[in-house]
Amino acid sequence: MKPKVSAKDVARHVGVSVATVSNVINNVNKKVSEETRQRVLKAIEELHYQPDFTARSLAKGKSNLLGVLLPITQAGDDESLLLKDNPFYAELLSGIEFEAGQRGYDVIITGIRPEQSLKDWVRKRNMDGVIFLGITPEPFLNELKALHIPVVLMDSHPKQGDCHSIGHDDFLAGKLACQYLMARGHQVIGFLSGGIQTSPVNLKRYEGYQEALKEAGLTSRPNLVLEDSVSFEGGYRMGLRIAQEYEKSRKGESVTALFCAADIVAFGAIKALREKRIKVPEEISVVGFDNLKTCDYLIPGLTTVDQGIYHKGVLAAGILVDDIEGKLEACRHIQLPVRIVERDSVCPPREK
Amino acid sequence: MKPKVSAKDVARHVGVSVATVSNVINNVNKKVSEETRQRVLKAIEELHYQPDFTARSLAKGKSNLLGVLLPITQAGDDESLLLKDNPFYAELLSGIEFEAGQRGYDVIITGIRPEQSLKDWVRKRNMDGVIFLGITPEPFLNELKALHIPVVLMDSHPKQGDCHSIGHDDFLAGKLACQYLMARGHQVIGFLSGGIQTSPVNLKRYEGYQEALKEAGLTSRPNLVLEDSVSFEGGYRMGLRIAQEYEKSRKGESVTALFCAADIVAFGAIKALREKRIKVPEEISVVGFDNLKTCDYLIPGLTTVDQGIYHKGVLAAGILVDDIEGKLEACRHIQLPVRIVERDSVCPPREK
DNA sequence: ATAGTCAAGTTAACCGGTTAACTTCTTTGG
DNA sequence: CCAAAGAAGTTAACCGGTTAACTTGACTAT
Repeated sequence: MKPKVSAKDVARHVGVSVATVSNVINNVNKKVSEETRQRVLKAIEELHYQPDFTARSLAKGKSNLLGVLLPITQAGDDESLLLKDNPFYAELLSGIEFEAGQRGYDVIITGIRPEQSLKDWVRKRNMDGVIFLGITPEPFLNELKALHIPVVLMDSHPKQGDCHSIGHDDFLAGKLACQYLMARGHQVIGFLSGGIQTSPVNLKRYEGYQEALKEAGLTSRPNLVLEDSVSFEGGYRMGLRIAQEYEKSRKGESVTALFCAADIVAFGAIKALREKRIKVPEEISVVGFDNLKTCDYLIPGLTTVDQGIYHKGVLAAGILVDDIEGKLEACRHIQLPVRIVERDSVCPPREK
Repeated sequence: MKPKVSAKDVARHVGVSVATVSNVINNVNKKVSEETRQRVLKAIEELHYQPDFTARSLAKGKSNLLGVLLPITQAGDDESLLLKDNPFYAELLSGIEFEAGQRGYDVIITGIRPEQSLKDWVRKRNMDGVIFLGITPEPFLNELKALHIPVVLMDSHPKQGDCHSIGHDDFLAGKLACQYLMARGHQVIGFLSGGIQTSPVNLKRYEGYQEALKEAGLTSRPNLVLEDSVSFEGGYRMGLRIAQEYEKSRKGESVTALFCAADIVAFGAIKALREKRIKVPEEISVVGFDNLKTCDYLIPGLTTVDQGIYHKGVLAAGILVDDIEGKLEACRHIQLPVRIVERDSVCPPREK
């Protein structure tokens, strides 16, 4: 077992006190002469000294640790990360990890599990800040606020007073997607999402969709506005219901397009439609939301609303670190731009 | 700012020393009377005391931190986690996180970046153990071995002397997949993978594939054995090459099936084939490897070799923690069973 | 009655850094 | 020429726990 080299060893080697070594490391300029600095740096190099973050963390009250809180799915007793089901979180997490690394922070992850106290989780390791992915249940959020550490909310409650938030103008995005479909001749458009009332993000997209229809003098049909879980399975179930509606509707009245508030929902819906022998996009066009890498895999490729997920993760970590390091005065509420990415899941409607 | 309650506060509140509080927390039975124990526990409850892991970590030399080392992709200067491109890693990570959490450990992630010293990364936080995902470059591995902490290798060099490893019998798995295709009448079968020589896992699958052919009295065709990156794009490129081969071959001689050593490669390949108007599975059947959730999304659903990714992650974390806690005498080398999951990407060959 | 055990704590050193306060020596200003 | 200021370090307390060694009193065995 190689003995770990500590600041004490470096100090002894150079013939100075540990305080001086510490000062060199932390760039306290006014405390150490250039010559001594060089000698210490040389010794650090030679001995392969690496400061211990645990000790530093204890002394400074700063851990250089970013907590990433991931939503979970319950499958029986096991509560596993949604990360495994929705590539969305993987892309986001990758962006966060990248930026955190660049700025000298490490990323520690956990699922948001009902039985677990997030406050305790964060506190026991003195985390410097946390990022919430996905919908953040109020109780968890409040628990964290009591800690008074920087928090970034992603696609959650926009404009939580004392947290940063990153998202998009979901109203506009929903409107955009709907208008995109209408511009191609669609008039009967369904809306598929997770809970509309439980997720502000979905609500906004829904309202945007409604607004677009209204401006075009159209109205949405209640039985084409569906809610289920934000998952492949949820999308599949909603797709089956849309297929039923499609089958029983008369010519010229049937649904010809779907706007899904998440790509993964669109994947499931498309699967269901195809199984019911409804052609996508010839019979029903589909627009998703997220622009996951996976959109390319499908046939047809999924036309969707891009939200630059990876970049969003980078941004989130950046803001969090900025705040931690005191570079931010006020809370930031960022609305990222979105854009439609055209693939092959949309075409003009044809007569039934 | 709420003042953090420490063991000292608890001690004062109960009227004992901090040592006693510590003994209660750590269940040092022989040191504290049942009555005192109860009083301390009560105080802990009342004051909402939460031991500080940073301090504990420093004192014990044990951090309860598991490092997960993720492979990266280089795109220009940015080296982002492969996690964002291949759902495989997300499933694995989810499994790891779950089991780690159950056993009282936290998970900290990083990419394996050439310029970064993994040894330093692990050492500076006193991590208790690490899990390597994907191919592990030797230099990185050796660097870590010098630390003498438990290491689990996933799908990497099988049987690295002093590390645990988890994988499958890839030879058998490759053979199985190939036999599955042959049992359905295929005789000309391609093999698509990442580097065969650079990845022992791919090599084994390749050898299994060869063996199966040989046993059936068939031989593989060199121009149907392709290598590229393990990615959607790599699969796409290989798919295009297969399409070319298909077009120029004569009836009865053309490739009728592909065995892809990773699902994500299969996704890309199918996309390419479809774009070239080659029907899957009618003209070319495809078998993948991994059984990602995403296999369900595609149309046709991908028939593949299941390796229970999530469970593999759970197992990895379990072994790592077992070792950390001294419950393991020797290195474990686990070969998980695999099985074919049938979906819709395979059918008997038809005359061209 | 007396040494030896044991239960139940306490004390204090320690983990590896950070940092406020102090020292010592040199320089500068009036 | 002497006080004040500044440069370059050092000392020691501290962060919040853990743990080996020690204490104290009660109980047991001889």
